[in-house]
Amino acid sequence: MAANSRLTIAVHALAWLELARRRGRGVLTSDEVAASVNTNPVVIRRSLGRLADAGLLTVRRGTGAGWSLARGAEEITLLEVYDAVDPEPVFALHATEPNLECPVGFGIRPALGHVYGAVELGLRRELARTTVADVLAETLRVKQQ
Amino acid sequence: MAANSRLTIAVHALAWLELARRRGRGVLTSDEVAASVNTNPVVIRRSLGRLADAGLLTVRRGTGAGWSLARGAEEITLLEVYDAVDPEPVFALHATEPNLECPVGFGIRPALGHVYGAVELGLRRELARTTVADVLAETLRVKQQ
DNA sequence: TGCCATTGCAACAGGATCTGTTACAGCCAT
DNA sequence: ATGGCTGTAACAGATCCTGTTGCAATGGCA
Repeated sequence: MAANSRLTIAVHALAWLELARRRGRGVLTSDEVAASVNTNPVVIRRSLGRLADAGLLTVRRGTGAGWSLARGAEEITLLEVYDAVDPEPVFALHATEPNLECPVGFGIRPALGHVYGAVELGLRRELARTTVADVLAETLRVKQQ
Repeated sequence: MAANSRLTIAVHALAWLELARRRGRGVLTSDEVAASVNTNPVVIRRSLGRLADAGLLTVRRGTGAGWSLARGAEEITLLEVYDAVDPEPVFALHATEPNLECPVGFGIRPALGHVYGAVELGLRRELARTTVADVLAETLRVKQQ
């Protein structure tokens, strides 16, 4: 399966919001974020809406509205972003229930669930080690090269 | 996106082949494997064909043909199975190229690629720690409860 | 040599998901 | 009240996953 790009879009938007904040613009509209990500504003609203639900962003409606970071970028880990936008498991179990008459069919799902749980835990631990500020720093470092 | 179940199908088939081998049947047909996984034999051939390409299985054609393990189950890690059947990245970058005029749009892809690479590395390390024999042992342990 | 069980593979269908888009309702600073 | 903006439903095109059918190719065996 081709993976989705939701985490990428969300982190991109957060990094852009942080850079704009440092430049004195604490609030950006969906159109402004979409211009950097190069996609439709509705895609941005879909993504940032989940981040706002999770408390990572605050959103203001009406004239002069837009999105702003609810916390410092160095306090937002990619794990929080992941949980906010992409609560899908990495590996799926069987599409249809296996044959429970077979000892393997009977016991394999909890056994694999165990392994997949450990994998997912490692993935979460890795995502928790990086913040939006880290990503922005690395992003700007690339720019200078 | 919903993840695919290719790794699950492949590990299930390998565990079943190992159990059959211990019971004195070193070769199973696609139909026999499909009966345990509860799917179509063609799905099994698609999956096991990749495992044979990777050298994990040997396949015999013609009358009395079928699949057999090319190595002991304790020598086959889930990482090898993963590499054989599911060479997809976990996270995708942008579907369309971001705006390169924006400093974030310009530098974010290598920055995120860095993070995603580390995540993928952790995932591989975790998968390498478990063998098909481990999964079978856990599977049979569940059976006894 | 001919038969037959079995794999290899192409092709297709149904369902799901992802991304992008349009349209419109709801909100709110001025 | 107006205008600018978000929230969200609905839809389309593309892609992928799973399951299925059909048929060619292989090779053991009589």
